[in-house]
Amino acid sequence: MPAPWVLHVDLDEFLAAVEVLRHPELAGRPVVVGGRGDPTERAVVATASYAAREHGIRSGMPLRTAVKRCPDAVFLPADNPTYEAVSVQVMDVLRGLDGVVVEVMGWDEAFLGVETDDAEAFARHVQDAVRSATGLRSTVGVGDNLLRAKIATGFGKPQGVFVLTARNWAEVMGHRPTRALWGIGVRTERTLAERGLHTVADLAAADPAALAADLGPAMGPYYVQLGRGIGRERVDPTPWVPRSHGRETTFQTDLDDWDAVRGEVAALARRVAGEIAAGGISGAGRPARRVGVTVRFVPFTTRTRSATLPAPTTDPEVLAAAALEVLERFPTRRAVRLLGVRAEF
DNA sequence: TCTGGGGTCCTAGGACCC
DNA sequence: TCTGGGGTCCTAGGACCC
Repeated sequence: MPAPWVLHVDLDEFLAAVEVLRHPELAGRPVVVGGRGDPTERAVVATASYAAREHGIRSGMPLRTAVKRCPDAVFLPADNPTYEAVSVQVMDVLRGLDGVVVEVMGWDEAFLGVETDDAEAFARHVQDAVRSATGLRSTVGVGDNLLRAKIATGFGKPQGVFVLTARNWAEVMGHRPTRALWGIGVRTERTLAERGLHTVADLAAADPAALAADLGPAMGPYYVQLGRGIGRERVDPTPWVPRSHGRETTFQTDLDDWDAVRGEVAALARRVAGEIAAGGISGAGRPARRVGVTVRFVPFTTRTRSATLPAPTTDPEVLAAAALEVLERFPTRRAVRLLGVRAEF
């Protein structure tokens, strides 16, 4: 009987690869996608091509830093509608594979559930199918659950296949820092280190009850499970139901006029209302039950306020008025670099 | 390195109710 | 009356991920 496997398919340098597909002359060059493609603006790198990464350019890095590291790089604006369309194509290819269940994780990645006698061969088959249909290269992580498949992908980059299961978990992961786990970031790595837990093996051997007391009733025991490589085994193809939808803007120059701040918040709220009313990709036509406002003050302090609406709504004027009321609850009127409005369903 | 934009989930304290 | 215990909602913030 064929065994159940989880595959994690991750497109290599996705945004940069899409740009190279339509600008073939850029192949092999340092390509940086992000913001409006102007490296003098306040914006960050969304994706850097592998050639750009050789210059030390990384996702999340300010474009201004990236251009210093590689002045010859090609800077392109993020064209989200195009990436979204290509992503849909890729996911359709995956769903068209025989006998697979697909759980989409983002534009450029998905989990596949499949029963097969040869998971590595199947992974190669997936890569070939995506490549021939779209021209995009991918890496596939193979595991006995979603966590291990996801982490395996990192070892297969680029264009490779890597298998991570209960069999080789301790050998591959045990000596690595806890940060190597999917779900542990810099902060949690530090918190765990303060308790003497430095490696994945340390975490695997920790007492879940002790961590629950320190890190919370859900998160503490969950981290121990992460250390042991234990996670969900069933790929769930149920379409995602969004919990919230919002928009935020960083201003190229700080906003110190609070009449202008109010105007921007109202405009963001009307935009969000329009998007959730239209349904489409993110809002599904459901009314907002809560509204949240984010203010990033100069230099970078970020605060949020939110309120439950008297009644759920998609009305732009109602949402704008509610967002403005929330805005009034911020205690200071200092200069602002970012504003955001989010609707919760 | 002067730090985007779109999200999700967890936690903790207080309010409020029975 | 000096003081319980559970349940749920609201809210702000933290952490993480793509």
